Amino acid sequence: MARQKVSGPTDKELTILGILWNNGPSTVRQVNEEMGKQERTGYTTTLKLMQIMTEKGLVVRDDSKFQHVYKPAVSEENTQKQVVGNLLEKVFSGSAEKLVMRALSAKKVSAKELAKIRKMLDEMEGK
Amino acid sequence: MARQKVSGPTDKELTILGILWNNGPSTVRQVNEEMGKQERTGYTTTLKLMQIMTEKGLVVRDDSKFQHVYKPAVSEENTQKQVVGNLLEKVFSGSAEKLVMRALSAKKVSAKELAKIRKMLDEMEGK
DNA sequence: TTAATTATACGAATTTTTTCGTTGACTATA
DNA sequence: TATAGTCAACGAAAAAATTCGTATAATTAA
Repeated sequence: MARQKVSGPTDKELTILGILWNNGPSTVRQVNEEMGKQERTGYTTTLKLMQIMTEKGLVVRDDSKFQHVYKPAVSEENTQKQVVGNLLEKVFSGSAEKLVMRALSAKKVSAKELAKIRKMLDEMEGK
Repeated sequence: MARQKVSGPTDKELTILGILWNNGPSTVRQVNEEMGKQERTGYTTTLKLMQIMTEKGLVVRDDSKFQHVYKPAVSEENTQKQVVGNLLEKVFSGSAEKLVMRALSAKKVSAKELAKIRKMLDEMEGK
């Protein structure tokens, strides 16, 4: 017995989606190499993962050619929003402020980026 | 065969840690009830989860009384930073700006909170 | 004190996630 | 065309995450 239903992509699946969003449509090999930069993974492992993601409808596959090409089937925006939303409720008791604080402390952010964020805040308050 | 090593708390574990950070030291029942607000879970399931977390050192248990009381053994700050850091790299290709954007769009944020965030930005920029 | 209630301990079953080996098809090239 | 290299399909499995049933101990109520 285990989980019952919902919940989005798994950890690895999210990693793969991230790569596809970033690099555009890719073959298994390309994705596998990108993954390898963090933590080596066998080719067939990545392949299987992507086949399962296809079944789940997380990605779509163009198999008209010898080398199948995969691309995301879920939007970057919605998926990210969903993942962040979950984290927000689960770990930050709904406080976006706290989450933002951690995000900014988890990584050095350039002044340019800070400026963009500030502009975003302005727009939000812009009513 | 499966995962090889690292990675922090699992999803459910994170949920439990979140509850403990928020509500302070709690019994299994208290945690279980809190969890139930989202998705019903059997008492023994929650118990088992917390026992495992004790083994992993994620929480510590005071079993001097009949009702064992659990409290977090990992800091809220470090854990949150780690989780957010992971997400940042994996899903947002390291862009804190993007993550912040999603966080703000995932949830309505009060003007007061926005102000706090802005203040935080000011401090980050130094001066 | 006995019965009912509440808790924890254990063990095990289930699901899900992750990981690969093997096989056979396809491709480019010597 | 023979050969080596690349790739996807499959099936199996190990590992990890979840979920509970059952047994037993402690506590409380009658």
